[in-house]
Amino acid sequence: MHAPQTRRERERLSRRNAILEAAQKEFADKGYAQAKLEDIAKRAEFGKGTLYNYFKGGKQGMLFASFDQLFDDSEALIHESFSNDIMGHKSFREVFYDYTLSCLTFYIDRKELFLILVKEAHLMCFGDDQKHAQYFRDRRDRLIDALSVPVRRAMDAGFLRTMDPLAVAHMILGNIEGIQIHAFLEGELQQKESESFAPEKAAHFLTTFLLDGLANKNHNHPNEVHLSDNAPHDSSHVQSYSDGI
Amino acid sequence: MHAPQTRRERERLSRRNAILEAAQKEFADKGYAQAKLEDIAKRAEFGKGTLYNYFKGGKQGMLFASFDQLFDDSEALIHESFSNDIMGHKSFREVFYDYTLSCLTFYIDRKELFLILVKEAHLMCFGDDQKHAQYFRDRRDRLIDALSVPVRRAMDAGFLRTMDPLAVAHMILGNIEGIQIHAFLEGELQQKESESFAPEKAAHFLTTFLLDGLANKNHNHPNEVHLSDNAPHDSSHVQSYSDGI
DNA sequence: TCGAAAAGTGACCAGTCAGTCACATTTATT
DNA sequence: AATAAATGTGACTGACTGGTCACTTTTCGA
Repeated sequence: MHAPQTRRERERLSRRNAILEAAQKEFADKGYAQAKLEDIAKRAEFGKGTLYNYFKGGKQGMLFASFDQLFDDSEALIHESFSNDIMGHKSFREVFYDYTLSCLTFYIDRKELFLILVKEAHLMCFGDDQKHAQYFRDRRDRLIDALSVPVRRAMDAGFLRTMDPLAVAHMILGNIEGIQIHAFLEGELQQKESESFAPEKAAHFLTTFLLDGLANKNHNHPNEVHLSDNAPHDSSHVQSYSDGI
Repeated sequence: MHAPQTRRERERLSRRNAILEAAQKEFADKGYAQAKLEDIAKRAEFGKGTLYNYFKGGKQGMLFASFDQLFDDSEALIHESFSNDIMGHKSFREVFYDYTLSCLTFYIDRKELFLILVKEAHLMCFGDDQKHAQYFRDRRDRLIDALSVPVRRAMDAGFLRTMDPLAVAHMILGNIEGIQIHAFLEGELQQKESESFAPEKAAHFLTTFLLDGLANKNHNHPNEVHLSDNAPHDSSHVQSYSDGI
């Protein structure tokens, strides 16, 4: 049984969170290497030495606390989105769309955490420190394992093609992240608030793209005509995710 | 008319290239921020101050020379892969597969350049220096513009769904890069030379995934059954790209 | 051969910054 | 109220590194 928190414990946790938030903003703004403890401390309204009271690992401790947070929440989102209850009441296409939308919204709400991950993950995965690389591998594997469960169920039910579920989960996650990165980049460079990113449209585009593919149905045959032939045109139109940008 | 190079010019160029190669290895190994001019100079077998003879921009000049190289070659690869001649003689699916395979092979051959891009691009795109961010945006746009031409042609011919060609080009490039990153990560972490990455399998997987999507053909209907229904199973099997890993 | 130009060198320097810790302040306990 | 424990501080320090430049070496042209 977990003992109730004392006021002191709650205050300590609150101060730790304030420092962590300040760190996340600085990491997201500047990148980890360029972010300075002086700035983080100032932003959190503490002295620089105090940061070590709350994060034994110092700067790096703050970074990995941030990654933990993002990965934990991403895993929870997968479990919630593909719960047995939901999967039993909605089509996989619907559940997939909802998950994609939730995921994009999740990233938008946690833009800073997401940007930290985007900026630092590859640096570390391909870096010299094997402990860090392994950390990302492990956390990534957990996400992919979680997503591969509903993917496998959809394959067993005949909805999805029979492919390696892990590979499919990997492609799904990668595409969601990719489109979110693109959206943030567009937002950064154009700075048009009136044309903000529409996660619904993006989720719709992704669902169609990932489930149905790019090829037109009339052309999914082994004996395909060349582009120079006068093939019949299918004018099926998919609304573009970039319409709202 | 370009004057023939003198021996001195050729030697100067050769030395510049040696320095650039050494820089690329260090950037790929360590990341740009952690790579040191001292190490680059030693690797190229020059004194540190000599580097500025060949790269006025110093460390950063080497980095951007590397990016230019990678982007130039990537653009050339798109133009070659989707030339009018090739497009007139092969199906789009075949051309697409060939391009995907060429691209993967290209990245494997230029692993260091690719890793530099992977490590640094997002840091810079989301960084404070607008000039750098703009550089990547411009180069990325050029790649996407180049690829959107054949994509648009395939749409006009009815092979691909009608979507925003730029968005589609973006997804194609993103997925190729994503799968290559994954392959390098797997290779880094497992270090099994006997199970090296098979670009052919990956290209095949990507072609199927991107053109045909994940959904089984029997399920591409508006009135989809739920997963709990006893839907007929289509046992179509797609060989996984991860089989060779 | 000599002087000028080109090329090369690495010690030096200024600037940077994460982590440390002696000291100070605040809070809790007796 | 006095003492102990908890919390906070920022000057200091050691390590680091890109860029500079006085000096050296090599190459080239007359």
